[in-house]
This record gives sequence, structure tokens and C-alpha cells, in this order.
Amino acid sequence: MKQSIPLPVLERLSILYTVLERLEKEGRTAVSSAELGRIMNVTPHTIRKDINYFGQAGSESGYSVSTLRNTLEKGLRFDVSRKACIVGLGRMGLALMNFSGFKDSNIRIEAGFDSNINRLETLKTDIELYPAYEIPEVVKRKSIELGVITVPPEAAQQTADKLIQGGIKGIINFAPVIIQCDNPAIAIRNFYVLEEFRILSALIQI
Amino acid sequence: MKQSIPLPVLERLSILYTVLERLEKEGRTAVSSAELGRIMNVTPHTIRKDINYFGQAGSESGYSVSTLRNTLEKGLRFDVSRKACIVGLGRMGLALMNFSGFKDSNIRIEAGFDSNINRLETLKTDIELYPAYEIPEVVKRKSIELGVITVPPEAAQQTADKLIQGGIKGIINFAPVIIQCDNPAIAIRNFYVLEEFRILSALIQI
DNA sequence: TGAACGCTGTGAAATAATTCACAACTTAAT
DNA sequence: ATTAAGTTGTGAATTATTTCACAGCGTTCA
Ligand SMILES: NC(=O)c1ccc[n+]([C@@H]2O[C@H](COP(=O)([O-])OP(=O)(O)OC[C@H]3O[C@@H](n4cnc5c(N)ncnc54)[C@H](O)[C@@H]3O)[C@@H](O)[C@H]2O)c1
Ligand SMILES: NC(=O)c1ccc[n+]([C@@H]2O[C@H](COP(=O)([O-])OP(=O)(O)OC[C@H]3O[C@@H](n4cnc5c(N)ncnc54)[C@H](O)[C@@H]3O)[C@@H](O)[C@H]2O)c1
Repeated sequence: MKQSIPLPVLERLSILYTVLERLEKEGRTAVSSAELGRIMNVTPHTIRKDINYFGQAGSESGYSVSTLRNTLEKGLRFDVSRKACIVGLGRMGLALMNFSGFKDSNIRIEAGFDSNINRLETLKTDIELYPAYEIPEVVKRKSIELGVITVPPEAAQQTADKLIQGGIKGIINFAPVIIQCDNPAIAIRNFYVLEEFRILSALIQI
Repeated sequence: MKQSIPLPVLERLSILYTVLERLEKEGRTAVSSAELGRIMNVTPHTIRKDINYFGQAGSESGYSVSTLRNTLEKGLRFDVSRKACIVGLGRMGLALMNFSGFKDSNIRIEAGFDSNINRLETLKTDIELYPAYEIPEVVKRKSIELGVITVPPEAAQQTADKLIQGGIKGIINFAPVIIQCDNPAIAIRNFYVLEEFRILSALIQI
């Protein structure tokens, strides 16, 4: 079912979920596709079409914030808790490891890896740390499903290979490298920060 | 001209540029659309169509790595140096501020901002730091074109407003908030890390 | 009671993006 | 010299995505 949701739709729905979380926190009970469209900078039609991938979810007086959030949560399995790990505990890896936003999400950072053993010893954190060569074993043993790659570009592919060896199901890659992976069941999302600067450079006039 | 390049194409071309940089560094002189397609996980047709937005760029023996990189550089204005600033010098903001990848890019981080004055005083960096209320003045005075938002979600919109007030041309937003901006000339790119975990959750089976 | 308004859901239309197919050309090898 | 293999550029076809238009329903207000 979820497989049939187009990626652009999934991306919007994920953001919509965050919007609904905020609206709910603000005490809002109902919201229309028109308002959601304004908030998200898309047309109301798109909002309705997107939501309709889960069948009827609204009424003639709009959508119930909590019901809709719940529908998305169930439909996209956001209610399932996922174990994750971070490989490469440098600047970016540490920023992520200490990110407070995971607290009230269903993402559990269960392990951190680095090839620099000294680094592992000096870091102060509650999260279990391991040398990089243990990635396959630890990922498998702890059934970690998601991996974050924040190693230098030269080490990105081999890191991905180790994660895949351990049976990882999804990867978020921060290194400016295109990860090669022949298993189509493994989802890979790339996060190219520097590219964003370039894209902006090209988008702004002169 | 560049306005007419579709966004998906621009995004791929930006990555292609990075790939070409690497190939050039490795000493490669020529490359075919087929090989680029394998590297980038897209079809060779897409590669050729993308490149063709700049007119003919290859020959019957493929593309010259350096010529193609140069064509993209000129066409997408990657040769133009851009001044940028970072607002919110917490975990993520600092990771970015100390990111070594800017060194050999055309992005110059010219200023850092934070609302916490104590924080500004304790940070050790070569980059000039300012309190957040000075954003409009400093951005205008230094002609800073790009702004990065790494403040807590509640402060994201007001930060964007200040950047816009200063005449910013493009924004990279890390806060899980949809920035409202009625000026269509200002480009905004969102970087929702937590959403990526959610999207992966939805993509992987069970 | 009834008219006006605002809402969703959805098939149809329009638009956008990707993929295909092949002409035209080069190079290499036999 | 000729054949085979490999390449790009590009119009056409296909596929994907977004937008439109409106039926159908409930609510509100006169
Ligand atoms: N820092 C940023 O703001 C930023 C921005 C954009 C992209 N990135 C990308 O993120 C990645 C990390 O950047 P960073 O600034 O954190 O770098 P960093 O040098 O601060 O950290 C890299 C870490 O990876 C570890 N490492 C190296 N090889 C490893 C291996 N084989 N296995 C496990 N760990 C290994 C190093 O010991 C180090 O701790 C890079 O690919 C970079 O391009 C970073
Ligand atoms: N750290 C991460 O790995 C991570 C991951 C995903 C998203 N983010 C997002 O990035 C943003 C920053 O995250 P963080 O972890 O770095 O937070 P943080 O709390 O470490 O840093 C936030 C910084 O912003 C400053 N600040 C607060 N209000 C400000 C204002 N009005 N003007 C200027 N500065 C202000 C604070 O003083 C602090 O230094 C958040 O929106 C967060 O959701 C962070």
C-alpha cells in the first residue's frame, strides 16, 4: 500500500505530519485543505489528493487535526519506533547525536561509530560507542534499521557497505558521494548541504 | 536562461558538478553519459537531456570532464563567489560554521549570529559574530546573499524575516518550520533532517 | 424553508518530467 | 575499405504529477 505512494507525496505528507503536530500542540481541532495549503505553500488540491491516499479522512467542515494526524501516523507507520545509528562522530555526527529533537520522535539513536578510537574515548555521551569495524556485528545484533553516514567522503561508500552487511534498511547520507547499492529494498536519502548552497547560487538572479 | 532549467534538473546538475570535480581530481579526462548515469543512478538519457540545457557539450567520444565541468560552472554561475551567514550558533550552526568543505567552494561564511550574547563571547572562531538583532544591518552592509537558519523552530520565521529585511537572496532552513515569504525572488531550501528519518521509516518494509 | 457558503473527494485535463528511439557521427579493428 | 561498436543530441512517446472542475454534503443564516 505505502509502496504505491509517490515519493513527492510521501515527502509532503511527512511535512504535513509535522504541521499537524504543531497545530495540535497549539490546541487547534479542525483545519481545512485551504489553510494547510497556505501553511505549506501548495495548492489545496494537492493537500486533498495527498491525504486521499489514505481514503476518506475529512468531513464537510474540514479535517480533524488529531484524526488526520493519527491517520498519517498509522498509514505511514510513524508510530513504529526505529533504531538508528550514526557513523562518523565528527562535527556533523556529534550535532546529530546530541540533537534534542529525537527525544519526542520514534527514532532511537542506539549506537555511534567512529574509526578513531581515541575519539571514542574522549566523547561524553549516554549512547553506546563502538569502533567502526564493529558496524556489521552491532547493527545485526541490535537490529538497527537506520544508519546515518557522517564520515568524510572517501569513507562513505565503505561505511555504507558495512551498514548494509549488518542488514540496515535505510541510510541517510551526509557525505557528498553517491552511494552505490544494488539492493533496491534499502532506501537511501542523500543530504548534500553544500549542494544546497550551489542550488541557491543558481536560483538567485545574477 | 537559468530560470528555465527545471528544479529537478538543477538539482541533478549540481550533483553532476561534484561528480565531475572528483573525476577531474582523479585524473579522468573523458566520460560518457552511460558512465555518469551509472555513477549517479539515473539513465544516460537523463544525463544527456540535463546537460543539453547548456547546448551541445559533448562529442562522439563522450564528454570532456574539464570542459563539461566548466560549462556547468559558467552556466549555473558556480564560479561566482557568494557571501553567506549562519543564524543560530548551536550544535548544527557550529557544525556548519566549522565545516571544512567551504574552504574549496565559492561560499564564504562572512558572519555568525546568535541571540545569546554569552554564547557569542565564548565561541572561538575567525568568523565575525554578531547579536541576532543586528542581522538586517550586517546583512545589508556586507551584501550577504545567502543565509542559513539553525535556530529553534519558534525563532525560525522571525529569523527569516530579519534576513529578508537585510536583503538576503536565498535561505537554507534547518528548522522544522515552513518559512512564509511572499517575495518569490527569494529562494528557500528546506533541510528537514528529522523528516528524512520519517520518510525512511515509511519507505522500508514493515 | 431555502438559499448561500464552504468543505471534501475524485475523475478528467493539463502540465511536467523522464524515457525511448534513432539519426548522425567517430573511432577502432580487421 | 569496411564493419562494428560506441557516442551524443533530440523529437516523440510515455509516464508521473499537479491542477482543475464540480458533484455532493452539511452548516449557517435569513
Ligand atoms: N560539518 C558540516 O557542517 C557538514 C556539512 C555538509 C556536509 N558534511 C559532510 O559530513 C561528513 C562529515 O563532516 P564533518 O564536518 O563532521 O567531518 P569531521 O572530520 O568533523 O568528522 C568525520 C568523522 O568521521 C570519522 N571517520 C573517518 N573515517 C571513518 C570511517 N571509515 N569509519 C568511521 N568513522 C570515520 C573521523 O574520525 C571523524 O570523527 C563529510 O562527508 C562532510 O562532507 C558536513
Ligand atoms: N542538531 C541537529 O542535529 C539538528 C538536526 C535536525 C534539525 N535541527 C534543527 O536545527 C535547529 C538548531 O538545532 P540545534 O540542535 O543546533 O539547536 P541548539 O539549541 O543547539 O542551537 C540553537 C541556537 O540558536 C540560538 N537562538 C535561539 N533563538 C535565536 C534567535 N531568535 N536568533 C538567533 N539565535 C537564536 C540559541 O542561542 C542557540 O545557540 C533547530 O531548529 C533544530 O530543529 C538540528
